[in-house]
Amino acid sequence: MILAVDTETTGTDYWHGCRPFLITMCDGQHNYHFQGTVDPYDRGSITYTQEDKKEIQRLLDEAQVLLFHNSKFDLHMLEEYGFKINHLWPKIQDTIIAHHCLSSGESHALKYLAFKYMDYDNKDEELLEVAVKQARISNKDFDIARAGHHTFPGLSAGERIKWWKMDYWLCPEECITYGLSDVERTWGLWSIFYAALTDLDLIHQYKVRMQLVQIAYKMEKVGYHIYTEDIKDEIAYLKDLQEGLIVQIRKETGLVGDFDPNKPEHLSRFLFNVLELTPTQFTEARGTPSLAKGAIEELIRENETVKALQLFQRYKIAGTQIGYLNSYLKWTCANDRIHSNVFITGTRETRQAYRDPNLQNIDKRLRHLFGPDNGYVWLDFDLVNIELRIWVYQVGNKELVAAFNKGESVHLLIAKQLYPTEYAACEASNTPFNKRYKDTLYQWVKNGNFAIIYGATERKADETYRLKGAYSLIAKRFPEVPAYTTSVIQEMWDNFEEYHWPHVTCLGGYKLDVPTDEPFVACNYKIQGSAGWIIGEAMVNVTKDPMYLSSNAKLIQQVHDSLVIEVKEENHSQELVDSIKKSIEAAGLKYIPTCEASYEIIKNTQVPF
DNA sequence: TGCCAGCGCGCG
DNA sequence: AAAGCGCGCGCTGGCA
Repeated sequence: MILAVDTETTGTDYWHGCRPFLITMCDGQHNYHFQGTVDPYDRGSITYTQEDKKEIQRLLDEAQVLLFHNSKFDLHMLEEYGFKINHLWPKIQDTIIAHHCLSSGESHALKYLAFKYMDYDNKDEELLEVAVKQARISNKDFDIARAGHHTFPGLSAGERIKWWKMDYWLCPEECITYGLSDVERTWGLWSIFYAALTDLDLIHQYKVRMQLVQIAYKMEKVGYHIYTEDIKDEIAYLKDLQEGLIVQIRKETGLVGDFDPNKPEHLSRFLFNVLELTPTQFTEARGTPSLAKGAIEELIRENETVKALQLFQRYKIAGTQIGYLNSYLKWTCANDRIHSNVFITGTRETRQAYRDPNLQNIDKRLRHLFGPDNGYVWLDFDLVNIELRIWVYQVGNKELVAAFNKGESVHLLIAKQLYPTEYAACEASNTPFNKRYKDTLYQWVKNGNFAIIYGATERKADETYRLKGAYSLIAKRFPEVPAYTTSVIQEMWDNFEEYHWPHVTCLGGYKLDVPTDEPFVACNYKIQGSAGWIIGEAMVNVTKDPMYLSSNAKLIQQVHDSLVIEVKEENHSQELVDSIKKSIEAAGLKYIPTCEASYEIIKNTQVPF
């Protein structure tokens, strides 16, 4: 029996007390629903009858296939409520994961898909929306969803939140229709998607991605440890710094009156009236001095000696950092851990995304505020040059391939081509080019190389290399480079013609949609998608690694080309590190001739109490 | 006040 | 004919 399951909940943050108040199921013949009673004055408190609880667990246990649309979410909800879910993993299927395999570039929203593939209308959702919005108005004394509520502390007023969606519980009757419709949708879509996956020979790719769901589930559960007190100190420090900077700016410039550098009018007055800078760029619409990023950068560049501008820049950086840190604090649980959502289908390729909060974009200057808890060590592995490496082997130029095979730098090889004179001078004086020109020529070469991988053609590549004619030099010396870009775009068009599906196939066999109106992205999708696939397989390998298992190590973070693993101090050994390193590299070696993982050991920097 | 779009910025 | 990719999130300002 294939049983589709869905939960309706009092919010999305199960780590802070949001809970399921309605569980619906559909086995293709019958629908089931189990309604909990929400305490209207304490939305986190929900009770089901003993019989219902038993029946829910029985149905979960006895189904042959358990089907979800976004299984990770519902399973967390069920588990946090008290149901046993650990033994269910082998029979779990997920229509979101399936649909991403089939249609990576499209929306995976349940209603959208059900309408598209089954003509299933959205009346249930429309009715529920009206009812809930009405109920929120007429039940103001209830514990309705609002910014700052303790069951979703991370969601704040300014964000793009539809609060009414958290209050479905106000309309239990409409919810039953809605919840049952969702499991019918899910059940129906699965038979369509499963057939398509089989037809297209994508079952293997789907299964690997399903393994990632379980891995991500565990990662989310362990969480990412932060040093809460340090974060608070840092916020206080940055706020002081900002205040001091404003005082300095006032002293420096004689500025009086309101000054909020975040407000365009204030900023404009500051730059062009107080500092009396000469505007270099103007807005198209009104012809006023431009405050765009580029324009401000130009002003700062052209007025190096204006101290107030430097102070202003520092103020802006501090402001961004305060925003990040405040958000981390809001999401932090009592154990000083953040349980972000690892979003497997969060990108148009095979990468993963993080939400609530995003832990893939932590400011490097703030990294020290995260680290292992007392008694733990973090092992931070990095797949060295993974995208460049994949690209080089795909391009297949002999020299470039040889560079990687010998462990030499491809960036330097290209630098030598673009700057022969400077390169020769470096060699003559025994100064490495990448040291001598670390922040200039070498950095620009690296930037340009990545631009090409990302699909840049002549104009943009030259601009990024900061060298006119760079692209044509490279094309001449490495003719396989432009040929590769062309061939990947051609692959997309060929697939469009043959299968009416414009896509490229990555290493690992995963197929990625390429929008026909942006064919130039094909190359990047293929490279990034292949790298994403490899890191995914690395995660699978690591979590099956015998040393990883026997050391009770835990994968806790993935940032595209890096994996962080947490292990108890007493279980940390060189043998463990070597074994994991090998497991990670094996994922790459399955598809390309070389693969290297580097690592760093991160210890607890906190002074023990 | 809520909603939306645009922009900027952090990471890879 | 021309085209540098992928994310999440906070802030601002316009609009109802």
